[in-house]
Amino acid sequence: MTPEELSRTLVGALTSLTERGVVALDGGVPSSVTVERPKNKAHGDYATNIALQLSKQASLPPRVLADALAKELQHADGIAAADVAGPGFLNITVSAAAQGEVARAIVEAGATYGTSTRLAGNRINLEFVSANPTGPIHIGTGRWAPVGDSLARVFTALGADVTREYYFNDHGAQIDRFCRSLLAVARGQEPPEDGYVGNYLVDIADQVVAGHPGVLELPDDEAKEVFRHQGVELMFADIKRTLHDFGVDFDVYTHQQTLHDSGAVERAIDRLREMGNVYEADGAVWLRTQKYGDDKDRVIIRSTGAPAYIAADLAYYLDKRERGFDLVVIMLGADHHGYVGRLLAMCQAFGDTPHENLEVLIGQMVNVVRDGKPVRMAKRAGSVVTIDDLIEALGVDAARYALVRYSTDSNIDIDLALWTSASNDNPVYYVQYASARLASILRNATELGIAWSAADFDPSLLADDREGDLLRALAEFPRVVSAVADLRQPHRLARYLEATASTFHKFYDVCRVLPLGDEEPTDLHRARLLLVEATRTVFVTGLGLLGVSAPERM
RNA sequence: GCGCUCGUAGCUCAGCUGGAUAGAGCAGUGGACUUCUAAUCCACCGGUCGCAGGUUCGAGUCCUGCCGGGCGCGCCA
Repeated sequence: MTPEELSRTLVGALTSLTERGVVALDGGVPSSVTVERPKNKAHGDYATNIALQLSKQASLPPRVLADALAKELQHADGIAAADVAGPGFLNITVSAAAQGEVARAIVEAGATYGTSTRLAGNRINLEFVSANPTGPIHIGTGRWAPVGDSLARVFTALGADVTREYYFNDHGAQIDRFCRSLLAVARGQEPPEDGYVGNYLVDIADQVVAGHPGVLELPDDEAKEVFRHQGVELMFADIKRTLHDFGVDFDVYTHQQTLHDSGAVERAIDRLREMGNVYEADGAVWLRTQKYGDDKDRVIIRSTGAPAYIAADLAYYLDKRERGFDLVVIMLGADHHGYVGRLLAMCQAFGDTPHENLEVLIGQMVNVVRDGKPVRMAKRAGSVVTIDDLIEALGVDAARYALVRYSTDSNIDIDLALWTSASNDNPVYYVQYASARLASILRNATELGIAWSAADFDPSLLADDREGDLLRALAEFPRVVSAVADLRQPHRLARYLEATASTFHKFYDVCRVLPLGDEEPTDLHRARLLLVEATRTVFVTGLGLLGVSAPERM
């Protein structure tokens, strides 16, 4: 019995009560009933507060309504007990046989367990990372790489049509500084005051010079152009390589420059003008964003005639919508949260609906700490803590996990000493260890020549508390995947896997799966093997959605 | 000054969008390996959920005001 099935059972019970006239509901019978897992074991396997919620509609005290439901449930399949408690909670105990069916369902579903089609037909564009090609990706920007990628995996698992997109900012003053810095490094000169610093510049500069002998003899302007084209390209290739090593690959890279070159910017402004949301003042062109909740209106074309940064964003958003995306999601760092208001206002200025067509997610900052002292992270400070550093120190799995395990609402401190030296404390190992243990049991069972199958599985044999706990944990998986998608919070999946790993380790401690010594395999051994297979399935799928491997051995 | 955001155990963090006696890991103390991976398990210790009001059957969760940390507030990108 899954929570969904239990919800349907409860709806059935309510329907039956209303049809027989025992209960009259003003608003009709709800289409689903929320079922939760009580924190306290004394409150049953599952609990619902539906009687408290429907009390007014039914014009009955909560406990009376709950009592009627409890009586109704006594005849329902798979229900071992239903008790009214407290102000009107209904605590439900599921029979072992019904609970055990979860294992069979999971094994039969295999890799599709936890997936669904509830987002089928949705076209979603996820833009994340989008670091400027002026240096390696640092950890703060990189936070969204595993998080955004996990979100993409989860949306895809729920049937959505997902595009991962990277916005390549190759058009502004920062690029200009980057080029001048490269040129200076190539010539062995001091970098410009406002330039970038770091060894990576030397590598890039060397490569540009190697590819273009004589470039250093060119006049400044021409040399700078060579460095612009080649340097940016090399830097960008390096960023792509880093992300690829990190298990994050994008479907579309959009270059800001092309939005300007193709006339997309003018078209977007024209469209906004038609909507009556553009005006001119002080020699500049403005967008009416204040009308849509922004602090003030924004300049889109400066009085010099040069487009402001937001101009490209207008074109970019329109471009995404014209490419057919229903939902455009942009993931930014907290240092850009001031930008959210104008983006949502822009969305509305186009006649779209904020939060429905455009969503802006803000990830709080990542601080890197070494020996209790903060490590400077700004690219131009020369002391860069990059995603490459993190991967080198922790490996891809742990590095991804370290960034995806925390809510993006919180700023996090990553203590390098801790994460590098005491990596055994990393929760990812706890989860992966469970996964490896599961694989090991299945491997040993096969070596022992034990056969088990979903077809001859007796679910009622899984009657131990630890087995019930594990089954209920596994039954939660689809709800967790759904919640990750709805709330855009992959960290929930990581936490779920940690809790489920704990539940499994406890089961393993108490419930022997394989026969001991010369013992003949029994139906209980085979039933537990099916449970182990079901558990392994959840870990493989769950870790896969996080982009973390589920090792067979450790 | 204005805006966004966070504040939960000594430390790092969860808390399923309002449910029952607030949970994990680490740290600390004490236990469990001749048998499926001890990277594990068990027990104990640890809390005025920043503070004060409000909303209601019920608030860590929602509202208001303070306090404290982070980040923003350009015809920069």
